Amino acid sequence: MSKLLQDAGFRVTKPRIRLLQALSKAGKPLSIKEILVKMRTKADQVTLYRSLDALARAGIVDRVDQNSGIAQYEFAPEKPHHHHIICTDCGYMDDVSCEVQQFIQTPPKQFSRVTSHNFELFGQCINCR
Amino acid sequence: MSKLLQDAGFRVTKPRIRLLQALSKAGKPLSIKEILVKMRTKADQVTLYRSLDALARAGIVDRVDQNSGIAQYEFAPEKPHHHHIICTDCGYMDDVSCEVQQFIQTPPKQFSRVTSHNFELFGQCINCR
DNA sequence: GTTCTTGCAAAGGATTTGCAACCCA
DNA sequence: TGGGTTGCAAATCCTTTGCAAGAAC
Repeated sequence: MSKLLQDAGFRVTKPRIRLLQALSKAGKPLSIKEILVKMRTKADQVTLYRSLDALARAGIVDRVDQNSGIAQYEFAPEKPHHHHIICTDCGYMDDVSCEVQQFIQTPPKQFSRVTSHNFELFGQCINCR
Repeated sequence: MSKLLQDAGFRVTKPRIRLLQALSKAGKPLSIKEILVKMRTKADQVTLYRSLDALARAGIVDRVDQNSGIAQYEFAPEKPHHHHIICTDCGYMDDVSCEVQQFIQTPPKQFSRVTSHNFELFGQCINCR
């Protein structure tokens, strides 16, 4: 974790180490509230917001938005780019590979390039059907 | 507009008529604030929130979320299901056909069915490059 | 010693809830 | 008339900003 921060030009601080550890251990996207709970030591929410914002810019965490109005963050280094499918009943979440590139060979007219994308699936898991 | 509301079991009220007219005329997703401006008569924001929620459930409007923390709504009846590409510089928006179904032949393991999805592209339009 | 970070307080902005008045069917 | 709707006020929730104290390098 320290090297990750140093290489990105960040200072190595306890809140950030614990933040990354919590995210890494979770292995799935977490909200700020969830991260706070998972971090052993209490940290200020504001610090989390600022750290996550910086880490997201640096590509160390991925920001995931599930149209819930609550941002979630996922530890990026351990997994290749991917998306998620979420059970609308129980919230169970699975990873889904990204096949978006396959059908965006050329940018839509009026656009010179596609820089990023959202893609999330929603459904019912086998336990909730 | 009236028939649309009636068929869905809603009462025909002025705020809802104006809301739908504004959305229809716009032809693209609008935020609550934008809708308020486009409606001739001033309406209460709360009424909009409630109406849009009901209309979205009924499928008369589509809710679009662009990870901005601000919900947008689009008049559904005039366009088939589609997605959007948004210029990250100027906000210009284009429609994109939905080809998601093509690569979700079978639901991911652990899931019995896929009920909905998000898909938004971000990029740079030809005027902003 | 600088400069980046943190934490606390407070502000900001979107959305929701409560409730009485209103009006469509 | 009765129940869905509206509008106003206030509350809630997530996120951002300001600023002084604290900690890395």
